[in-house]
Formats: sequence, C-alpha cells, structure tokens
Amino acid sequence: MFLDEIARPDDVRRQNRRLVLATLRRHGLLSRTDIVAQTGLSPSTVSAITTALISEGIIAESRDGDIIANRRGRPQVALTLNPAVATVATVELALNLVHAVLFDYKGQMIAEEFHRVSTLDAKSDDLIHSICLMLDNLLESRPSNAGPLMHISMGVQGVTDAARATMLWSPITPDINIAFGEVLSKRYDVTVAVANDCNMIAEALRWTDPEHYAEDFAAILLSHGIGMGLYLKGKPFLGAHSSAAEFGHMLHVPNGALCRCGRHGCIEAYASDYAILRRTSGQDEKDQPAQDVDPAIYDEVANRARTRDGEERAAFRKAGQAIGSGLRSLFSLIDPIPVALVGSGAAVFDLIEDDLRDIVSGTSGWGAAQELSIRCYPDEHPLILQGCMMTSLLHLDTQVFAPGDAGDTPIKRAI
Amino acid sequence: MFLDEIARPDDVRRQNRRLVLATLRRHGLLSRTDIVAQTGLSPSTVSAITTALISEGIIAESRDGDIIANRRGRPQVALTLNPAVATVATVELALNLVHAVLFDYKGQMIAEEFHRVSTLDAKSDDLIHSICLMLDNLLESRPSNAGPLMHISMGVQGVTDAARATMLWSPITPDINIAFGEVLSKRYDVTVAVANDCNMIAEALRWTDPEHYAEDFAAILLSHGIGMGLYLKGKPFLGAHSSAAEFGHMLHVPNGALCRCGRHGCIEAYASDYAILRRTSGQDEKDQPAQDVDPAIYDEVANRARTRDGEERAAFRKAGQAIGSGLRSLFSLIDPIPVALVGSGAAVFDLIEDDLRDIVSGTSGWGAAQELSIRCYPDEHPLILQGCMMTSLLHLDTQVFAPGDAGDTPIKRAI
DNA sequence: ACTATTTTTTTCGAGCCTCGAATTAAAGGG
DNA sequence: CCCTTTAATTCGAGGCTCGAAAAAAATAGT
Repeated sequence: MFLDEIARPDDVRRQNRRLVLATLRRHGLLSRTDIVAQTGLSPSTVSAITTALISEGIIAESRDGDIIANRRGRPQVALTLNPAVATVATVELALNLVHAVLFDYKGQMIAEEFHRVSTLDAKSDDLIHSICLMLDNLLESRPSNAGPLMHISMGVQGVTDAARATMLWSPITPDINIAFGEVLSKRYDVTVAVANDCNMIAEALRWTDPEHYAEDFAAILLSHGIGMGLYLKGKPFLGAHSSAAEFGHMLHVPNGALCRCGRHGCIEAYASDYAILRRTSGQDEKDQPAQDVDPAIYDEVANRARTRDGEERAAFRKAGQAIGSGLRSLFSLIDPIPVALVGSGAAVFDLIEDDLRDIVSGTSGWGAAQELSIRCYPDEHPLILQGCMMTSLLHLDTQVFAPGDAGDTPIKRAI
Repeated sequence: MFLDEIARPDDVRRQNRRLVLATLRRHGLLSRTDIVAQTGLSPSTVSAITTALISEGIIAESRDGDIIANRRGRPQVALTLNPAVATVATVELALNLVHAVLFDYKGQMIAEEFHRVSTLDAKSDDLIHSICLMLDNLLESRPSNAGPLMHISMGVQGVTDAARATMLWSPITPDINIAFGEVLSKRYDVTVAVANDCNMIAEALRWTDPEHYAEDFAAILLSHGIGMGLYLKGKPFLGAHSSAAEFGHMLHVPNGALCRCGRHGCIEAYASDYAILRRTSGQDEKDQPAQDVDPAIYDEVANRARTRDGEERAAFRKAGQAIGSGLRSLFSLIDPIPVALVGSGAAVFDLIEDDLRDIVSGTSGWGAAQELSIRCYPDEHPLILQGCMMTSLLHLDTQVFAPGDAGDTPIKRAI
C-alpha cells in the first residue's frame, strides 16, 4: 500500500480474502477453524468470507476428505480450492523447445505437450503459431469438467518487459520485441504474464522451500546463458523498467571476452556453456561464440576437467571466478543472501566451487559473517514449469478472486 | 500490505490519514477542498479526518495565510501542519564533525550546533557524549512554544543496521557496533533512526526534485569513502540485512588495490579521494591508504590533472573507470536509472566523466536506450541534513500520527 | 434411547470506515 | 437586503471486523 493510494472499506475485505485464499493454497485442505487459527481472523469473518467464496464457486466443501473423525463435538468440514473454477496455462519457451501445460485451479496438471522448434530460425510469427497450436490442442482435449481458461503464464529465456508482457530480446531467436502477451491475450481473452525463466525458478523455489528461500534469495540459472531471479523483501525483484536482474551481464573484465549480447567482459562471456566451449576449443575469447551448445560435448569437457588438470579445468575455474566476482558485487549491494544454482552449470559445481568461494569470501564483511549458502539444481525445467504455474495461480488468487465484487465474479463471466 | 497480513477496518482510516498528511506536507498550505482535489477522497471523509487531526493538534487552521480572497462564495480556510506539535532532531556524523539540528513539525529549523571532534581517536562513548551534549544544549535553549522532541534521525558515514539503529562500522572511528539508537532512545525517550548518509541524500533528492528523482534512482556519495543511496519502486532500498547498497565495495579488479575495508579491488580503492592521493603520491596500490585526506591537497591534485596530462589525470581516469564499471554492473541488475553524484567527487566530474561514460555505454542494451542522466552536487552536507529531517518528519507522519487511536495521541502523551 | 457435553459454525449487534446527498456556513454581486 | 456561489459539515446507507450468543452436529454416558 503506497502513500499516495486511497483506502476504501472494501479493500479490507479484499485483503482478507487474499489471506484466506493464500492459506488454503498453502495447506490444501483446511477447516474454517483451521483458517481462523492460521490467519488470526475472527470466526465470524472467516465464516463470512468462506461462504462468499463458496457461493462464487472459488472454494468448495470437501465432504470425502474429512479431516479428523472420531472426536467429540461437531466435526470440522474441510474446505479446499475448487479445481474446476479455472484453468491456467503455462508456456515454457527455451532453445528449440516449447512446453505447454494446463493446470486446474488447485495446481493439478491436466494436460501437457512438448514441441521441438528450431527457435534459432524461427520468426516471431512461427513461435506464436507453435504456441497457439499447442494451446488449442490442449484446450480442446481437456475434460469437460475443467474450468474456463483464465490466465496464461510464459517463462522465456530472454529479457522481458513484464508490464507489456513482451519478450524484448532472447538468445533463442533473432527476432526482438515479440509481444506474446498481446497476441495470446487477444486470442484467448485472458490476461497473460511474460516473465524471464529465472524469475519463474525463484518463484518455484520460494514456494517449495519457504524455510530456506525466505525473504531474500537469488536463483542463478547457468545454462545457455546466465540469468538471475531475485527475491528481495519477500517480493520478486524486477528491474526498474525491463525484467530480470541481468546477473550474467554484470561487468567482470572491462573490455574482456565477447559476450553474446554484443558487449565485452560480461560474466556470461566467461561462465556460460558457450564461453567454456569457446575456450576449450582453442578459440579466441573475442571470437563470436556458438549459438547452440551440444550438452554431450559440454559433459565431455566437464569430465575431462575432472580427470586431468588442463585447459578444461582452467576454463571452469575462470567461470567460477566470474560468477564469484559477480556475487561479491551483488552481495555488496544487497548483502549476502542464499543462492540457488540452477541448470547445467549446477551439474559442474564441483569444478567451480573453490574459485567461486575464494572470490566471494570476505563479502560478509561487517555484518553477521554467515556462511554463504549455495544449493544446486541441475535440471531447470521442472522449476520453470512450477514457477509459471504458481505465477498464474497466485495471480488468480490475489488479482482476480480477490475483489469482493460478486457481480463481476469470474465464474459468472464464464457462464 | 503483505499477503500474510490481516486488514482491519481502522487500517483504512490510518492509510487515509497518511494520505492527507502527505499532501499537506508536500503542499504546505491547503484548504479542505484542495485536499479533496489532491487526494481523491470525498469531502465528507476529508472533513472527518481534518477535524480529527485538528482536535489532536497535529494540523491547524491558518487564519492569516488565507489562500484566495476576493472570490465569490464561502472562502476556503487554509490548513497547515502544526509546527508546535513536535520537534525532531537530526544528527550528522562525519569525519571530525558532528552537526545537530532541531526542526519543528513543519520542517523549519529551530536551532543548530556544530562540533569538531577528532572522530578517528574517539571511542564510542566519546561520540555519544558529544552528541548528547549538543542535543541537551539545543533542547534546553529552544523556545518555550516548541513541541516535544519526538524523533531523532542520524545520518552517519558508515555501515548501519537500520533495524537495530546501530552503526556497524565506520571509517571515521575505530569502534564498531555503536548502538546510537539504543542510547539516544533511552536518554530522550523517543524513537531513533540511524541510517547511512547516502540514504539520507537520496531521501533529500527525492523530496526536492520528485520529477527527476522519481521511482528509481541512485545517489552516489564520492568523498571520504564511496557509498550509495538507492531508491527502487519509490522506496528506499536497504540491503537484505544491514544498510545501504555498498556500491563502493563492489568488485572492480579481482585482487586489485587495497581498500580501506581490508579487501582488495573494491571500487572505492580506485575512486575515493584517498585512492587518488595514494596513487598520485607515488605509493603502491597495495599500501595502506591515508585515514584522512586534506581537501586542499585534493583540490591541488585535481587542478594539476586539469592543466597537464600526467599521473594525476591518469588517477582520475582510473577513478572514472572504476565508477563506470560499477554503474554498468548496477545497471545490469536494476536497469539504467538516473544518478546523482554527490560530494567532493562531483566537483571533479569533468575529470572522470569521459571514462565513466565510456564504460557504462552500451548498458542500456535491449530496453529503451535512454541517455544516462547524471547530475552533480558537490556539497553533500545540506542534502544529508535535509534527508535526516525528512526521515524524521515522514516517520512522524506515517508511523506516529497515522494511527487513528486518539487515546494515545502524542500530544496527549506530552501533556 | 435419550440427554449432556463438546466442538464447529453461523447469526446478530456494536463500532469502525467511506461515500453521496442534503444541509448549513460564509462570503460577493446586484 | 436578497440572491448566487462556493466551502464545509451532517446524516443515512452500505461496507467491514469483531465479540457474544445461538445454532448445528457430532460423541459420551446413563
């Protein structure tokens, strides 16, 4: 709530509806009494809010899944999010891959589809066409009891403008400024979010492990490029204008190695897979890097680095230094925070860890000098998928099902 | 307003009170009709809120300063913040200098006092003693119609922990972890804020030029050390745990010049005044830098750099590169934003600008490639002062005078 | 079988809030 | 001296949350 915003009485109900939906989403199956205990709201208020939500079809009483039986007193009746109130779609767009999935409002997968596309040769229209085809298929084949499609969330490898739901630039395709949001929004008549995949990863991590990834943490994706999803003060941090924190394009060496973004000396130009292969293949660091990297070759190089101390090991060490130097600068700006390393780079963490920690060490500086926490997740795709799903569902929870105005409730719109 | 917070009906009033106080603080003299126009609240609500604020003594009708006369209809009656409802104190702590000032609730200076202290030799008790002495003097000598002291805001050169109102580390004194907040809070029975001086500068800039320094901007203080105050999404950005964004300690050159913080290669180790003098005095970049710098000598070096192309000019160019490299990394993380350069470094901007811009250029990258805006403010002290004042006053506006509960209103507490 | 007990959930009134409409207040114009 | 115009307040309607009381729905005991 900002200082220049005006508060109205129904804002109170809106906020408390959000609160109820959030606890239901987190716990799955909860009685009204449980909700009272979890939220701190009074029983009367919880009663009022839940009856409203039930009448709008957003949540439902779950008769079968009764919580506790064989106890004295009136039994609690379990409430749960109504899976059939809405469907959301997620689209992951990566190099040569489109992955679309449908989820119900409870977060259960309804259907999914993979599609191989030569993204590097694809024009924006080709990409959009592929995505629409997949979504059409999925929507047509879904069971009749599924709810109406109400949100699409895209996670893309590239720089995005969240406000305009546009992909500004991406390494996976030559076209720029692709307005996925506008197109999909018109075609399916729903709101669309277009976010950087790293932000989706961060979202997923925070959802699955809120203990560890709490208010402040960073998820760094080390794969085809280097990106970062950042959570600060419990909120995803999007740049001032565009999208993600472009960790990979922080400056490591002034006038250094050529980066795929066209500039010189970026962290990515030392630590990404293409940077490693450029180095181990004997090319100059100013040479244009490969657009695509064969994972098999990358693994081979990594294994060679593990077995003998040669050019390969040196390349990974350089990578560790680049990431470490970026982290040290990052930690100077925002204090040390837990880090998740995701993607192929996480699979070679053993090769970069020592150099990385060497450079970072001493960062903690004046504050509580805690140990730097780094966790690795070699496979990024499940995280991206889950992050997209949570983005969509939380959007519905907080933006669509939150307004108390029953006259414009989505279920009525869908009728 | 967070997702796990519960909303109550009186929160609405609290928020709208804040809104009214904020518009009054910004515009100074406003009729109820003006407030209606500015805020968007209904006349009835504005009437209710203003009568409450008047009865609590927080604002007052200003009979003399009538806004518009000679017009048909009932004349508007001007409202204004009541200067006598509270007094706030600011303390600026810098190298060899303590500056304490008293302001009334309207932001008018009541009294001020400067004190020269050899901070480098001072123990924490000495510093606290000096500050208390000054505040005692000021409070005793203030006019009888002044309001009760209700907040103290300190701006210090060093790393602070805002939550604990503690100065963790500072270049101006050997002692660490000085709990100014706790001591002053007990002694004067008020809340105390301890912030990094750069954050105060940012606060002041946003207040004086909200057009230019809007949602996102950075204020970089180039003087005895290098610090940064950052505004993101319209809110001051404090690190995850400690205090300011330590721009000066981002990594510029791995294993590079020795920084005063004990590490190597920080931006500060190339761009601060002591770094320039270390270089021009023929010392090695790994030598321990001077603790104190004579401004006269610094100016002399700058002038030499302007007149001939020698070691001095090279030193400033190095400084420009260091700052530029930091900015480029910063802009990678949070997108390009307007920058204010403050302090002695701003006076030599002509010597560093070219190299700085060279390194930064290309940062804008994919987004709207706007021109990097840099403005210079050679004297940091007025900004720090104003920032401290605004911090205190806004704290009163939003935290103390906002709760609608009239039973515990501060003016009653003071009686 | 029937009542007492226990626990959950709903209902109802009090006390907040904002807002629109009507009313009162306080000037200038003719 | 009345009319017009503008400012500010008052009042009722419709929200909201909450505490207390009532209703609902089970088990336990006789």
